[in-house]
Amino acid sequence: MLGTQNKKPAEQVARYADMFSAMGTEPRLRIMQALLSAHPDGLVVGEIQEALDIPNSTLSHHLEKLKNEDLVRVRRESTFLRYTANTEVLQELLRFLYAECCSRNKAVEPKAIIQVCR
Amino acid sequence: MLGTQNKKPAEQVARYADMFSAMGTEPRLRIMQALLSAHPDGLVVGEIQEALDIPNSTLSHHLEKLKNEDLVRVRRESTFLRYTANTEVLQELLRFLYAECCSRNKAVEPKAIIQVCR
DNA sequence: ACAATAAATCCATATTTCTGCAAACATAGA
DNA sequence: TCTATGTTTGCAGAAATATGGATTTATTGT
Repeated sequence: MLGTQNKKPAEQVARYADMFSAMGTEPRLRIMQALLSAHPDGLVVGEIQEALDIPNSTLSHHLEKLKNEDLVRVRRESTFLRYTANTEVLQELLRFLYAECCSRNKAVEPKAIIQVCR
Repeated sequence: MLGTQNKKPAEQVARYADMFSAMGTEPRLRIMQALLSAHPDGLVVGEIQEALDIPNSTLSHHLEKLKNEDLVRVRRESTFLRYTANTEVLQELLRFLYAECCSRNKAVEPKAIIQVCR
């Protein structure tokens, strides 16, 4: 428990909104997909660029945004920067959405989401 | 099967990105929360406005955006317009996120999301 | 037909976001 | 130290988004 969930619900909602916003763009959502596919190793910027085929500065801006929302982590590997998906935060976000849709209300059936419940 | 999942995966990702974007704002995420809390009845615009306390034109714009992304449904009720959360689409979105995080990769543990798996 | 209420549209403005070129910075190897 | 490579930063223009006051449209009751 360090930095997780020690905020007012009001601020929390704003934070989740920011996360959705960060994933609310095709290039960035694709970046997240790529990082998750390569999890837990993650990918070096060059590899992401190759996968998405966008100019490096544009990619860098997108990565910055994802980093700002804490959706990805970075570490340097000599000349390279290796990005990984921040699964803790993704888990938090998924949990929020699941709670809003399935727990708090009966709006969506849990089994419609999880096929493999065993 | 009518209008659901009959698109290329490339376009699908763009669509999910647009949905995330639509929920990527505090006022709109709150609107969705309110509608889900009132599900399946939904809420009349005036009720939403009362809950969020924002001018009607601003609210109307937000509702339009959510409607454009098919996240909400509207029906007229005499003088009122009643908005409801579109649970089919929310389910689709939740499924997508779950699949990316939990199914396709082992990135996030399913049990971390669903506490009540029985 | 008229008044009253609900909600959307029109319009204008301020702000943010997206994109990418050019330049800077970081690291490693010769 | 010079060079090469990987990545970010600075900047700047274009486009999209957010906001809200004023007006319009829609519906109902009288």
